Amino acid sequence: MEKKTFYITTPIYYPSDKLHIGHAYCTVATDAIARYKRLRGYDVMFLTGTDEHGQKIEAKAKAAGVTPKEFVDRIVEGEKGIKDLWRLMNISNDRFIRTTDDYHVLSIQRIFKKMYDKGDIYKGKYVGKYCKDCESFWTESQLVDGKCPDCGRAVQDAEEEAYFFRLSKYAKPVQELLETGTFLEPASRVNEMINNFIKPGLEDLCVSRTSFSWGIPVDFDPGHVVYVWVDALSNYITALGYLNDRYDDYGKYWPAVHIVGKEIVRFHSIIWPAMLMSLGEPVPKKVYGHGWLIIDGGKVSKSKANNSTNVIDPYILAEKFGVDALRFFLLRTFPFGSDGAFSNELLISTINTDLANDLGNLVSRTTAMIEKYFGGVLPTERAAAPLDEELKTMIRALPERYAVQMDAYQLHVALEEVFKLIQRANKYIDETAPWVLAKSEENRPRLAEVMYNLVEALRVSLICLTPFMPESCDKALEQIGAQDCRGWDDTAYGGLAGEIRVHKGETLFPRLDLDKTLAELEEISRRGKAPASKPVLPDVTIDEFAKCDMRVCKVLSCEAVKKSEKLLKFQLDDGSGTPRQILSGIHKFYEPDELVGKTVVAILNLPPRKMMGQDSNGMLLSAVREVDGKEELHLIILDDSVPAGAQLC
RNA sequence: CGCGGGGUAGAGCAGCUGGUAGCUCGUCGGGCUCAUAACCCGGAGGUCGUUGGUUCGAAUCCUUCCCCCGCAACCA
Repeated sequence: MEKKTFYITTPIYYPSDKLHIGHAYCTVATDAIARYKRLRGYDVMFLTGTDEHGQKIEAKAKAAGVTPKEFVDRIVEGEKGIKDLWRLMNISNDRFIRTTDDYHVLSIQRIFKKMYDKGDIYKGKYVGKYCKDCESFWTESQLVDGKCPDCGRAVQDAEEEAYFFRLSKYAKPVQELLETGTFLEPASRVNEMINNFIKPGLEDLCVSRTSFSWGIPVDFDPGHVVYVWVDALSNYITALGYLNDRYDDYGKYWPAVHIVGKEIVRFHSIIWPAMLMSLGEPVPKKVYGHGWLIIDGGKVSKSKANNSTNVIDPYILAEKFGVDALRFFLLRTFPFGSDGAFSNELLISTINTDLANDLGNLVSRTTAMIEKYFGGVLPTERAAAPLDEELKTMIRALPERYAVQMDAYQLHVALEEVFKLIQRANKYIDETAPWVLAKSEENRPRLAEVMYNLVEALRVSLICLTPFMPESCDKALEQIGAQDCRGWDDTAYGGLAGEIRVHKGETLFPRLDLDKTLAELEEISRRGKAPASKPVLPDVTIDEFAKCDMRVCKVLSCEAVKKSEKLLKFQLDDGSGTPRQILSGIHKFYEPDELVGKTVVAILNLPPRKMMGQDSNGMLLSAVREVDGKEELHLIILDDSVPAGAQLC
């Protein structure tokens, strides 16, 4: 009989930087689901990959002095790159697609053409406002006070050729799709999509660009490259061989379950189904938008900033705690659909409580007792007692309870179910007091039964945990003599039969000392953090530099702009006698009061620009750097003896 | 009045189709000794953000206000 198929994907990640723990979270979750489905007997296709085109990568490559392809190759394939990370994290993806792969490029061109031929992609005019200095088009609504939102200069009416996708045509079927229950989960995201995007009206989507070249060329119209929507979203079908010869299992696996972060739910639940409708293909089976890991809750205590900073590099975490412990922590601690507060303390305490104290210790005490009382081989003569029933009932119930949650993508609840049994088994040891039974020979059958029940509780639990911690569960199952009894069909109580050989092996999950471990993490991250200075930008001439009119200013007044979390409004004495108003987005770093009277530096001859409806005439200069992924900013403050108006050169 | 989520023991969270407030960690006390100073039992600790209402009865439904977090805008 044909196995049932299951197709699951992660987003394709944008390799403009190293990946962080959030990417690992999404991928690990998807991996656990994929492994679970395999355990259940499905023929699984698990896809992940990278989205490698676009302006940002083009620019980053240029800044680094390499070609875009060289740039992404290094991040994707290079040492400690994305593929390395997934290998380290034990990700079981069946395929890895890069949008620069030739078969994908070919498919995209065909998809684009197909939608064009159907009339769903049409060449239109991007009628808008053009800013010559920024070489950018803007829509009327993007303009700020009628001026270019980037540079504040005047814009002119202009039109540019571009291709558009008739997204508006599919507004209704997409809305119906969203409203029919389970397509988009968790359900709370449905309202968000409909209220924010469908109801205001879907506009046709611009799907080509001429302003940069790092993309897939529109083959029938040189100069245009396919923009991200078509290029990236289609990866889910091109990777199965849709309109290409590289693979041939589109019919077998499509449609997919897409696991995505909540920030890209919109693309996957609106634009992507519309594109598929246009192509005449089935829409995805499901889009699941998981939450984010929140680091430090945005509220870092200043006094402790230096020693409470969390290490979030997945490489460091995996090496320090072990891949399985990290995988487990991510999926056990945070409700999959909503945000969770990540911290190293929480990571360590989860490992200690669940893995070391409960699971690891249960394996340890069980195997130790069987070795001690029976020389490692469990006798087949056993005597059950009423006391066993509660535990046995829980063992029998676990697979079903676990499966219900796994099938609903409630990974953290599924794990909770498993740990209820593990905790019950620990209690069972107390209730039966094997060390008392061991004192008299006549109790041997009873003792053997107790041990058998423990082994079975462990075995069934470990099978359920295998998708989360593949390697550790293998080891543990081997220790309890169940290496050949670990399939889904073996999860019934009593599955382990015949002679049972047990041995106490290495400690699976060592207990961690909280303070010591945190200190070590700090040390590792500090050492690993070579001062990553940015490359020096290309030369400018002294004449070009001289165009920048930078002068010393005194802060006359400073206040927060209401309704803005970042903006401060300054009145400055620039030496001219007329106060100059400048807005600056530094409220995160300074309170208004502490800046009044200070001597600062500003560039004066930037074009005026509106921010939050207020004029800003220039920019305050600051020293900026990145620390642990967070921006640190120091306003340049001079000695107060420097007079206002002094010019920098 | 832009959209959405949330405010429940020291911390992190569940409960929210109304009926004595629960879980994990921490803390205090006890038990056990097979085990990774682990395990088991018990105690202390909350007027469930605020106001008013519906009800025999509300954390749970409606209402007022306050606060937090996302998105959006902005951070030249």
